[in-house]
Order: sequence, then C-alpha cells, then structure tokens
Amino acid sequence: MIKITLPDNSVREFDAAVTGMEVAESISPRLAKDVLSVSVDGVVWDLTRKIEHDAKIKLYTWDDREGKDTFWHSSAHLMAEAIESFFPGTKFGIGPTVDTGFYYDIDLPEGKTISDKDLVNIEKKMLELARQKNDIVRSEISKNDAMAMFTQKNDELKQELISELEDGTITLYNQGNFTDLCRGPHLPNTGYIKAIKLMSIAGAYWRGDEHNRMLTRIYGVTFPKQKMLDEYLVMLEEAKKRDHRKVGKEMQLFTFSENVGQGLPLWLPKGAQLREQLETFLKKVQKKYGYEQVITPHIGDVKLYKTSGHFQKYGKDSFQPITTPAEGEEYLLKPMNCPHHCEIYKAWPRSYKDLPVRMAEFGTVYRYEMSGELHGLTRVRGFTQDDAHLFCRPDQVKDEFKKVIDIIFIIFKALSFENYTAQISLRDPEKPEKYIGSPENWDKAERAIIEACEEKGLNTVTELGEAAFYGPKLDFMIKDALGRSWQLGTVQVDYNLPERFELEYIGSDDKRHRPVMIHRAPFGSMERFVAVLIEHTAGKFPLWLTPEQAVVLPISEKYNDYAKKVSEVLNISDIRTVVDDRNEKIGRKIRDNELKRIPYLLIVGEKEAEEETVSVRRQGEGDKGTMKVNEFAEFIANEVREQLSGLYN
RNA sequence: GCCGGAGUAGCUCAGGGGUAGAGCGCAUCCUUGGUAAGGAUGAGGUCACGAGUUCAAUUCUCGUCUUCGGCUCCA
Repeated sequence: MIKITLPDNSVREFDAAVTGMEVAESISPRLAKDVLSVSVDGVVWDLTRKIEHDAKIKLYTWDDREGKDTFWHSSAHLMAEAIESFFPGTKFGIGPTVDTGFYYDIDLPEGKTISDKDLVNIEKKMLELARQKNDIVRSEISKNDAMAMFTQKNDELKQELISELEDGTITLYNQGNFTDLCRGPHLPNTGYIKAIKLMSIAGAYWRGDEHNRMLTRIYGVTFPKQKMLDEYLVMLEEAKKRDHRKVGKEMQLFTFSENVGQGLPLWLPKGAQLREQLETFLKKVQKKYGYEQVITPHIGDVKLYKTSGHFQKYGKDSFQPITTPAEGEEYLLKPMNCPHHCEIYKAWPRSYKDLPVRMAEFGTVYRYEMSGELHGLTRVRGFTQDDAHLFCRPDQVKDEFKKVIDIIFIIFKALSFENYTAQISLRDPEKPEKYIGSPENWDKAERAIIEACEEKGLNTVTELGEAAFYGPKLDFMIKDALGRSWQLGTVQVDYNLPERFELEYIGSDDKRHRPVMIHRAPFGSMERFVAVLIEHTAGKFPLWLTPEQAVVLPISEKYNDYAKKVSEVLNISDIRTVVDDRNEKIGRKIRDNELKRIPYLLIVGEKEAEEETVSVRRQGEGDKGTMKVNEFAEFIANEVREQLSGLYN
C-alpha cells in the first residue's frame, strides 16, 4: 500500500508502486494530458518513474516553472539528438533551461561550423523526431561505466562532468538513438513537443571561463502548441519595437558617431531635456533629504586611485593615464567620483555634529568596457552617475541606508517601475583575495545592509560574490523590453575607503574617529536609466518628464501667428510647447505628432484664434474639447503637480 | 577581448562582376484645409574603410572599423 499526499493534503492510496502519471490519471484525464513532471518529497521526477514509498507529491504543468523546465530540458535533448544526426561526432557540454527556453553548448567535429541555415534543418529534424513520440527512458549507471561510455564517444566534455559526480548518483536518459548524461527529469516521450524555434547561435566559453575553449551555443524555445509559439514570436516583435536604441533614434534623444568613438553617447536636444528633467527631479528629492551638490573635475591624479585601490584593481584594463608634457605627471580620466568626494570631506575638519555629510554630484565617469560589451545606452564607456556619498558615524549607517532606499522608491514611484528585483550582493567567501579591507569591517557592512533591508521589509535575493571589491551592495535590477536584466540603483556600505583616505571626525569624546561611507546612485547612470525608461514606456514618457509636452497645430498657415502666440504663452508658464507650422493638412499634422508621442496636441484655427482658445487632443485618446489658453496652462500644470504630488514637497 | 551574423540615400530596406533602386523623410512650388498620410517637381549615395583577384569590384577574397545576438567582464 502506497499513500500519496497531494498539495491540498488529500491522500490517495495505491496497491503498489505508482508513477506520477498514474496519479494524474487517477485524478482527471485532463490533468493526465497536461501534466509534465512531478515532485516527490520536494524533488522533481519523471512522470514515468515509480514511486515506491509513501510520499508527498505535486504535479506540474506548463503553468509551473518546474513543468516548463522539464519540457525545455527534454527539448534540449531533442535538439542534441537532431544535431548529432547532422554532425556525428559532436561533443555535448551542458544543455540547461533558461527563462525563455533552453540552450545546448556543443563542440562540433573538427572543421565543421554551423550557420543559421542549419538551424532550420535542425528544427525540421527535431519536429520529425518529436512526431515519432520516442519514449525518454531513465537509467542508472555506475561511474566507471559512464566514464567508459563517454570515453568511447571521445566526449571529453562529458568525461569532465562525470569525473565530478559521485558514483551511484549518475543517470542516463535515452530517446531514439540518442543517450545523454543527465540528472533529469524529462517528459515521458518526445511527442509532447509540438512547436520549435531555434533562436540563435552564439559562442560560449566552456564552464563559463574565458580561459577555456569556446563552444557553440544554440538557443531554442519550444511549446506544446504551435499557437503558443506564434504568440511568443509576435511578442518578441513587439518588444523589439520598444528597443531604446530604435525609439531613441526615432525620438531624436541620442545618437552615436564613429568619429567620436564607440560607447560614447551624444545626447541630442530632446534627450538632454529629458535628462535635465530627471536631474532636476532627483535634486529636489535629495535637497529634501539633506544632500548638498558638489562639482569635481573629470580627471584626477593617479595617486588618488592608487589610494582608493581602484588603480591596482582596474588600472591595467582601463583607459590609460594622461601624462603632462613637462613634468610627466599622470592623470586618470575619473572612473569613480568617490575619491574626489573623499578629498572634499577632508577639506576641513569634521565634527560628529556635522555628520552625516551627504555629498551629491551628477558625475561623469569614463570606464573602458570591452568592445563586445557595448550596448546602446545600457553599457557605454562614458556616463553620468547620479552619485552621492554619505559620510556618517557608525551609529547612523542603518538609518542613512534606509533613507536611501526611500529615495529609490520615490523614483520608482514617480516612474511607475513596479517589477524590480532587490539584490543583496555580498562577497564570495571562497575568494577573499578579490576584496580589500578586514573581514571584521566586511561583516559589519554586510550586516548593516541585511538588517536595513529587513527593517524596511524589502523583498530581496542574496548573491554571493557580487559585491564591489571595497564593500557589499544592495542593487536594484530592472528588466528591459526583451527581458534582459539591468542593474540600475545601487547602495553600497563601505568601511574601507574611509580608512584608505584616512577620513576622520572628532567625536563627542574629543577623540578622532573614522566615518563610514555609503555610496549610492538611485538611477545608477543616467544613460542606462533612460534606456530602461524608454523601454518601459515605449517612449511615452509621463507628462512631467517628456521633452515636448504639447504641440500647437494650426489648421492652415493663416493661423501660424496665433499658434506661435499660444506656444509662447505656454512656454512662459513652463509648459514645453512647440509649433508644427508645416504646410500640411490638419489630419496629417495630427497623425505625425501622435506618432511623435507628444502628450497634448493643440489644434487652432479661425474659431480658436477669435476666442483665444485651443482645441485639446490627448495623445492616444483623441479630442478633449476646447479650452481657453490659460485654462489649458493651468490644466496641464495640475496634471504635472498630481503626478509628482508628495514626492518631494 | 572571444564565437557567429550584418554594413547600399537622413530612416527602413530591395538589388547584384559592366560604377545603383523603392517607400518614408528633406527642398521648392501648387493647395489653405477642422481631428491619424493632399498634389507636382527636385536634391541626396566613393554601395563602411583599405588591400587583393579581374579587362572591369558596390557585388568575389582577405584585413580594418562600426554594429547586432551571445559568452566573459562590469569600480
């Protein structure tokens, strides 16, 4: 007698060992059709594997992450089988699932390469193999036998993987003519896979280490229904339309020039306007929180960065120092603002009563990024951080940290960023050589972050090894239109730089003490933030932020003068307004300006000119009726006020 | 930096060993209009750059640069 407990705590009894599939069948035919895998006492299993003892189980379908994982994992095997049929002798690395599908890292036989054209053929072969509904069969194998098997196949990648496994835990999965080393679980047979799209070919270092050889990685995605694949592809097309590189070009926000250099963005007038709005907004928030603006130069003596440790850490792989012709002094394009700010802290003696000192700067920094890394505005070589450094007493760290989190949330609220991940980035305990400073200070800094997040009730994930070399971080990550995750806001607790720069304050005991630094940038960089903002809004920025808030559209050239007058009046009231006085019909002007994503279109003709009114049209919504010009000015000012109400006043 | 694509007008793209095309945009003119594309005419390209093969290269080969998708990296 086997007792199976389901998630609702109901218990089903079976006479003998039973499979997950049999349990599903006993519940409903529909479930038996949809189920993809099963967890048995918390471990995900194949549906066809016998459960021989009492167990708690949960059945997974496509709607569960575990179900999709099983589906895609089997799809990776199916792809491997198809690849092996075209390229016998291919060596297989690893073939895991990712958020949107799966990949397999392979090493093609000597002299063979794979191209996009091959992908189509591999897809066809996969479909053919899927239609055969070959059973996917699990078997256990001893370490020696497994090693012998893959030695015979000359697959040293798998041999390396096997060598790290424990005997007695090694399993193989077979389908048709293909057998792979795999922990599983897998679908019962290949017939579940109905729709297949191989997305791209990429290079990937074996085991993610750039010192290893590069394998060929093939990304793919599969679905249980063709319709789901079609919808997914449409969704990808839609996402591409939001790509900040495309929208930024269309809206004339920024550009790049080969003559200026790669990764060096040029902000066009409208993009600069957008940035200015963001900066003004943050400055107002920061003023409320007691920050003071400072300004520092774009270069600094190399010794500044030797003191901070940045030069030792990054100097070789960075823009090289600028030298003075006569004296041979070395200056570095600043990659960080903190050393400059430390020097400002040291400009005069500080008392414990002065702390915390909150020093803010929109500081432009330059970092050498490898050419293959550059990506639109999200990864560039010259960018502006909304940087600030808080110098505080040890007893103030947690409170200051929490206030920074508040500022970040004000920004996220102002821009309706709801889907973020808060990540606590700690040191890698196995690689102490990557970090500077004492373990005691690291412990204190990490504890401060963890406690501050707990006290704020923040939902966080913790990543080891993601800390900066001088201190742990709290990072806020946001996804772009295509689901790639980018780090925006960051807060870091640092006990190290104050020591290196010998920062001090005089305590109430009349003795010298060391302050603690908090580095923080809520936007992160203006460039990356604007990029993600563009993708979030598809370029339809909130009214308070958008570079052009209203456009006046004269019905004919006869009303151009009136249109200009309206625009002047609105601009005096700080409403960013332009005029479209092209020799075009009104329908055309409406269409063009709707597509330019300007929130308000103001149509003016004979009637409006006589009555000193505008006919208001809201982007995407249509005609809103007629208003006096000053009424409209008040109306739009109100809308802006509402959007920002309570955020900084 | 590494693996694999791509680079033709301001933009989106077609073409192809005999020195180039479309749509949109732009300019000029006609039209002077009432809520998502009015009409005519015209200007714009060393086909990314540099070598090589060829009678002839934008097209083929190689290199460089830039860019795209990944990998690695990211103070």
